[in-house]
Amino acid sequence: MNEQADMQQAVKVYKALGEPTRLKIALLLQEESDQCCSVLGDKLKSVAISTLSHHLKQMAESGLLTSRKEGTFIYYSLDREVAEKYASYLLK
Amino acid sequence: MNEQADMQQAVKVYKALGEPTRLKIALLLQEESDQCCSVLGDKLKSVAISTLSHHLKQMAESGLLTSRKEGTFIYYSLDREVAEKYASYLLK
DNA sequence: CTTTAATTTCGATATTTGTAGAAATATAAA
DNA sequence: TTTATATTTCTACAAATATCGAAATTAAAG
Repeated sequence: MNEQADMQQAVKVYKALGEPTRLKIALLLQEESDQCCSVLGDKLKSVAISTLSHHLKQMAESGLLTSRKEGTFIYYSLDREVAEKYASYLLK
Repeated sequence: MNEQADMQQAVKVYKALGEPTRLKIALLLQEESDQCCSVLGDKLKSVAISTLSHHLKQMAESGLLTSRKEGTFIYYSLDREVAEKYASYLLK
């Protein structure tokens, strides 16, 4: 990936983490991977499930999350590689 | 700092980095520390100086930047400690 | 096939954010 | 003191974002 594309993804990844609900999602998935929307919804009380779905989509589009479909369930995980890449982005 | 405050700062830091102009500022300061607003303005063509000032303020408030005043100049630097702290935030 | 459950998409709205120009502030230089 | 320079603050506005409920979609279960 070139630097330009790299930076655009960095913006998306950081934007994904720069909101309380999404950061909580990331931390929940960091503690335990492979969780589905409804279970995350139980842990993040007071967030509508449609809102949660919207956040998950955005996070997945940034590349920070991966997903795995099984029946009607979609299991999300943190992409460690992406997380590590942009974690060290400012530390070259 | 407790976990709650920690997470609130994390949101601010990530939000600071989740915008193209601000990420560029961070990268410029990572390459070369101690730069003032007007010099950054030269490097970030097509951004009004008042806009830049606004971004710098926001970044400083997140804790990601430190500043040093000398005459009418204010020199900004990246706070490596804060950068490192939140870089590793998702990698525990 | 009908019902149930998980998730996404749509539509609407309130809030936040990024932006710039003008005015204000502060400091240095002439 | 007057002028010039660097920066911030103020004001306003357009664009982006977060949110939710309702409707649509998808797939399993009865």
